[in-house]
Amino acid sequence: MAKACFDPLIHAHNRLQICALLESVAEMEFSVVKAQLSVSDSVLSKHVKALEQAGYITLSKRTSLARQRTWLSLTRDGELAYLGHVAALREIVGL
Amino acid sequence: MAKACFDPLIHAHNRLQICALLESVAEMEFSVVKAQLSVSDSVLSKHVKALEQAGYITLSKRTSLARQRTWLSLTRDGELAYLGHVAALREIVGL
DNA sequence: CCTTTACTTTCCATTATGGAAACTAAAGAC
DNA sequence: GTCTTTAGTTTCCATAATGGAAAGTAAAGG
Repeated sequence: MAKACFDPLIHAHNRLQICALLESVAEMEFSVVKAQLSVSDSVLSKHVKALEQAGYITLSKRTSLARQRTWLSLTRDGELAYLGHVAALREIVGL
Repeated sequence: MAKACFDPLIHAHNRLQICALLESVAEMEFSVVKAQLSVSDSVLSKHVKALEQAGYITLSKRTSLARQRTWLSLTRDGELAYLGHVAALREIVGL
């Protein structure tokens, strides 16, 4: 298991959800994540940018169905940080 | 189990720890909580006040060993809110 | 009365977060 | 080519959160 390490960047509600969603899939579309979190474009865009700048996720802009769409996926670092954060949460709340 | 309900007040790192500590004991001294969290008097005092105003904890100022000490304990509401928040976290991170 | 202990409150600065609106780039329509 | 739509991005703005430091308070003891 990842080493427990509380990560403030990941702890924020919206970003915790983003990481949790991405942890279970190879990648997920921006609009799908947005719908899951029920946030506006601008809010999601800003969180995505923050996670990207931390090296936790990568963006892949691809064209599908005549439209450019952005796919998000956790990087290896991002997954480790996320799992480490979850481990830290478990330590705090006791399993 | 408590109904999953994300609670922003409890989510903040320091307050999550305070609730987690109090959840396992009947009460805990202010100075002990402070040492566990490694925060200053003022910071802990402010978080304690916020939790108290939410009705999540109660303070009991008692004199022991010639000194007045403050004991903190979760109220029933506080415990429900805490357990509900932990349940929400589990739903987010997937158990 | 002065000091110490155990917090509380105030003051201050920084960061976080979100909503709304303006802005940009790419793909089709015409 | 130009206009429109889609999919985000960035900017502007206001509010809330959080912490450190320092001043303030209340009670007990010397």
